[in-house]
Amino acid sequence: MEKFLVTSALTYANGKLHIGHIAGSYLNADIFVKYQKLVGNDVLYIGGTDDYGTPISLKAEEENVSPQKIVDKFNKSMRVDLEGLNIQLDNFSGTSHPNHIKDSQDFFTNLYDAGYIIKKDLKQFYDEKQKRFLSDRYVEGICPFCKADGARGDQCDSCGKLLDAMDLIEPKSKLSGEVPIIKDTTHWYLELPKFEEELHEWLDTKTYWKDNVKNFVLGWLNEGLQERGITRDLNWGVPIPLENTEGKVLYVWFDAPIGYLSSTKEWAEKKGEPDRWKDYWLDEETKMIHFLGKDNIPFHTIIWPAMLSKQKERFILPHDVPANEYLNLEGQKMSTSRNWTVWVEDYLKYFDGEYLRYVLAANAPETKDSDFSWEDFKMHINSELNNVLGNLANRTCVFANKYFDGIIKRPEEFSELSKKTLAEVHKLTDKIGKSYSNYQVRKATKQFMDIARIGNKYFDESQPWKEVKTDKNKASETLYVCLEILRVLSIVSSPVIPKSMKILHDMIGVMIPITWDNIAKESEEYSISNVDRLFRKIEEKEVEEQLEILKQRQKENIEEKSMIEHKPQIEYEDFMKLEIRIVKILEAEKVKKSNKLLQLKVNIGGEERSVIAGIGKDYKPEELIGRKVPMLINLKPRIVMGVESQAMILAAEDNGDLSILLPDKDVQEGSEIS
RNA sequence: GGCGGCGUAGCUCAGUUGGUUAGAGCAUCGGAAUCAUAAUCCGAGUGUCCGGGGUUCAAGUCCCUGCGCCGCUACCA
Repeated sequence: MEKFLVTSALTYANGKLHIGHIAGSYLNADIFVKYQKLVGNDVLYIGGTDDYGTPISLKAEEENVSPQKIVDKFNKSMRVDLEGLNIQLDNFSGTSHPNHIKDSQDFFTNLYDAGYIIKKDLKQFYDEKQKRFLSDRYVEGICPFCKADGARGDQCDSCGKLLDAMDLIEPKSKLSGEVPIIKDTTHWYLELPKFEEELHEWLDTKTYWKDNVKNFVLGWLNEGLQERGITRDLNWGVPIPLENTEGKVLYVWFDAPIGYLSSTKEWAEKKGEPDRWKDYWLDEETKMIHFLGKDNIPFHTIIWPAMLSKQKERFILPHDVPANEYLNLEGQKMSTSRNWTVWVEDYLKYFDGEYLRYVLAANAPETKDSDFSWEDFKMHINSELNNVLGNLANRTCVFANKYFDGIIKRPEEFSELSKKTLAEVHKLTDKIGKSYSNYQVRKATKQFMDIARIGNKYFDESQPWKEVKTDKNKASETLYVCLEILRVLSIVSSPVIPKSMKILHDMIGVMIPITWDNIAKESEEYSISNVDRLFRKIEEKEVEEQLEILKQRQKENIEEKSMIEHKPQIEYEDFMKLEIRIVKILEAEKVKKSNKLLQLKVNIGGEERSVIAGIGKDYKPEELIGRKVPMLINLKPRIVMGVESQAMILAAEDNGDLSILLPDKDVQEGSEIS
């Protein structure tokens, strides 16, 4: 018997679950777990929410509630959603649960004692109004080298020099606009470079990892690892277990994976066997498998193993990290901020969770990004689940009821066709098992559907509706074979569509329990009852309805966005300070080493200027030449990528797309805008 | 610009370590069948496998190069 510890990436507790989460790390894990349980292996499936960090703390402030309240709300909503999709974790915890703190602190302490964490004193800007330390990119000021305004704390855009935020002249906080004060602070860093060799050796043993994962990790390693800060000045997080470190917490990515361990411990405690977690985490026979999306790869393949390897207890290291790619929606990248996704909660108001399981399994982003569309959803449900699988079950059962009172016994002998058909089916079941254990959900789904296709073909070729009139035994044999196929299907498909396959199993009245080994055990008798359709069809108007909902949400989003935070009112004199004139674009070419910047030469009524414009994604140089556009021309010149820009083009932004403004009539270059 | 990925039938995609006439599902067309959820089964296809070059007895697959698209990153309106 094999032993598995399976995890789905902890989900950040500042929102609800959407189909991206499901396709990325929950469904594939759940299918794997259900398969392993069928086989009879020892599997523990662990997950939860990632509860700490700035975004949650900010959200809590906005809503004027405690961060814990936010976290609890989303944790609960996720549990409900997971249940609706029949995704069954053995424990779904959250990193704000009490025992997580101790575990995380122990990790820190052990790494600290072993000499892998160093302390660095540094000076950092502090925004007194926001009561927050400002990371470098949240400070701007005047560049100490080129004296340009608007330099960020980490780098000056004008001269391109890397800066120390402390050298900025007239620094300002980007959060409040106030002048920040300088405060001493201390942070702790994980010395990843010390792990490079070990990690390399360890990764060399992972020959069986997916290519996309391995490439990603090797890319990281080859570039050389950097020390990484693992602490923050924040009050919502795991406090650092050192003296006099009030206000310092662990950075979320450090404590998040430890959530797998603390969640396991919580599971053991709930079971009343508090030491059971050791059976998994400390037994090197356990295969720990992390299901996650590709953005999470480095943490689980580099930092997490590094952390695990230096603990007092001899923890197992990840055995495999089958990362999925991304799921797009209707051809566009999913985005929660743009509300371009399907929330599980919403989905469940309209459709059965089984359908989503099936469609996402058939179309899982295993090797590359894949696309979810409602039209495709309908196709998979109607022409596969209904027409192929559902109809096979229905035609078989209805026929058996009609002519045999629902009782079909195993025949003494089988025809050549029957033998061949059953053999073919069993050959496929082996392949399906392989697919499941290799996390190839997509393939497995296709393969079990092929079994149903074999069934339909066999039914047609045997023509039991004719046999029943000439040779009733023959017809009974045909039905028996079809029922065998259905029984096999009810097992091999159950990791993907567990609920329907349980119904099918009950419907054909088999006494043999559902286990993978029992696939080979032919039933002596079938006794059919409660025949009902397994799946319903999706109508075109339902597709349209869903598309309409998406469109509607987009619209709301745009409206929401148009609730712009207005800038303070200004005087007419303020406006008069701006010199905006129509200029004619004489030349345009791409700026080297940039794919977004264009260098323009423009004519302002006789005078020529050179301008850098960041519109290269939306406009080709040639289509700009000759155009007359408005530009702000008394803006202080700036050097961008080594070229001086002596004016600024005016463009409207719509969701990242830029549109330059054009005068309604042809006007003389140099005309002033007022 | 740097790193990574992708480009196969009308659509969505499979194509294992290079090895016969390049596949599946959907859609389309023709036929069979009538047990069944207008479901099923059989048949017909169509492809410069993005272009160009190279390695090889043999390239969709490996190498170089060009084009196009996507992601991260930098530059930013």
